[in-house]
Amino acid sequence: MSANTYTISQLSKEFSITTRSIRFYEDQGLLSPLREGQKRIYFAQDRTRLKLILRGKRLGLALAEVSQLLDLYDPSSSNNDIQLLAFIDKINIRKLALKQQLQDIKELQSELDTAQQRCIDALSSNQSLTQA
Amino acid sequence: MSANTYTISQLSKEFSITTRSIRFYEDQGLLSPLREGQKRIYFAQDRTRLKLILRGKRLGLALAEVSQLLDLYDPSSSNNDIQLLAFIDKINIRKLALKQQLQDIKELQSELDTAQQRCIDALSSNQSLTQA
DNA sequence: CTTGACCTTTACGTTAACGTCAAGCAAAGT
DNA sequence: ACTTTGCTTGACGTTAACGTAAAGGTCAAG
Repeated sequence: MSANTYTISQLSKEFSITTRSIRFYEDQGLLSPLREGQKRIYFAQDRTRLKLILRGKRLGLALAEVSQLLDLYDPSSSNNDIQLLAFIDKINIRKLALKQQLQDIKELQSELDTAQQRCIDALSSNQSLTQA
Repeated sequence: MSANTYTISQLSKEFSITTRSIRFYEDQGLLSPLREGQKRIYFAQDRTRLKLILRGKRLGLALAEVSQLLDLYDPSSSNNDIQLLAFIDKINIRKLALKQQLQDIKELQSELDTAQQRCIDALSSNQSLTQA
C-alpha cells in the first residue's frame, strides 16, 4: 500500500486477469516480486514487466518466448545479438500473419455484408407478407 | 484421380496440413467427403470448405465457430439472421484485436529497432578494438 | 508374391495456460 | 472472540487441436 507498490489483486484488476495468471507467470520465471512476510509486493518495474508480458501474449507469443523477449530488456544478459535477430524475425513473421489476417477479415467481412443484406431483404419481405 | 477430385494427401500437401487434421475436421462435422470403397474423395466444394476452415482458423476462430460459420454458406439452414449478427460481432471483435496487435507490433518493432542499433554499435566498437 | 506407397480406423498421449478446489495464515473490522 | 477479506501454497482438472502409434486394407510395380 506504500508509495508506488501494488498488491497482486490490484494488478489483476488493473489488467483484468486473474491472480492465478500472475502467480503462474511468476512460476514460469517471468516475474519475481518482493515479499513482505509471505505477501507479494509489486513495484513499478514489475508492473511494467507484466505489461510487456501481456503485450507479448496479445501478439500470440508463448510465455517462453515472452520470457526470452524480456531478457532483451535486461542489461545483464550479453549475448543479445542472436536473440535479437531471432525476435526481429519473429516479429516479421507476425507481421506477415497480420497481413494475411487483415485480408481474411476483409474477405469475410464482405461476405458477411452480402449475407446480411440477404437477411434484411428476407425480413422485409416477411414483413410485407405479415402486414398483407 | 478423376476430374476435379482430390485425395486426402493431395489436399494435405496443397494446404500444408496433415491428413490427421483433415480427418479431424471431418470428425467434427466440418467435412463429409464421398467414399469410394473406404477411401475419401474430395470434390471442389469440399476443397472450398477446407479453405474456409483454414481461413477461419487463421482468424483465431475455434473449429466449433468455424462450423457455425460454414452453416451461413448453407442455404438449407434458415435461422441465419441471429447467427449472422453473432458473427458480424465476432468479426468486429477480431478487428479490434487486430488493431491492438498492430499497435503492439509497432511498439515492439521500434523497441527492437533501437535495440538492434545498440547491438550494431556494440559490434562495430568491438571490431575497432580487434582491429586496433 | 512381395514390397512399398497410400489409405483406413481406433485410441491413447500431448501441450499450453490457466481453472478450480482445498486448506490454511494473518490482519482488520464489529 | 469471531468473522470477513485477502493472501498464500499445492495439486489435480480442463480444453482444443491435433500427434502418434498400432494394426491393418488395397493396389500397382518389380
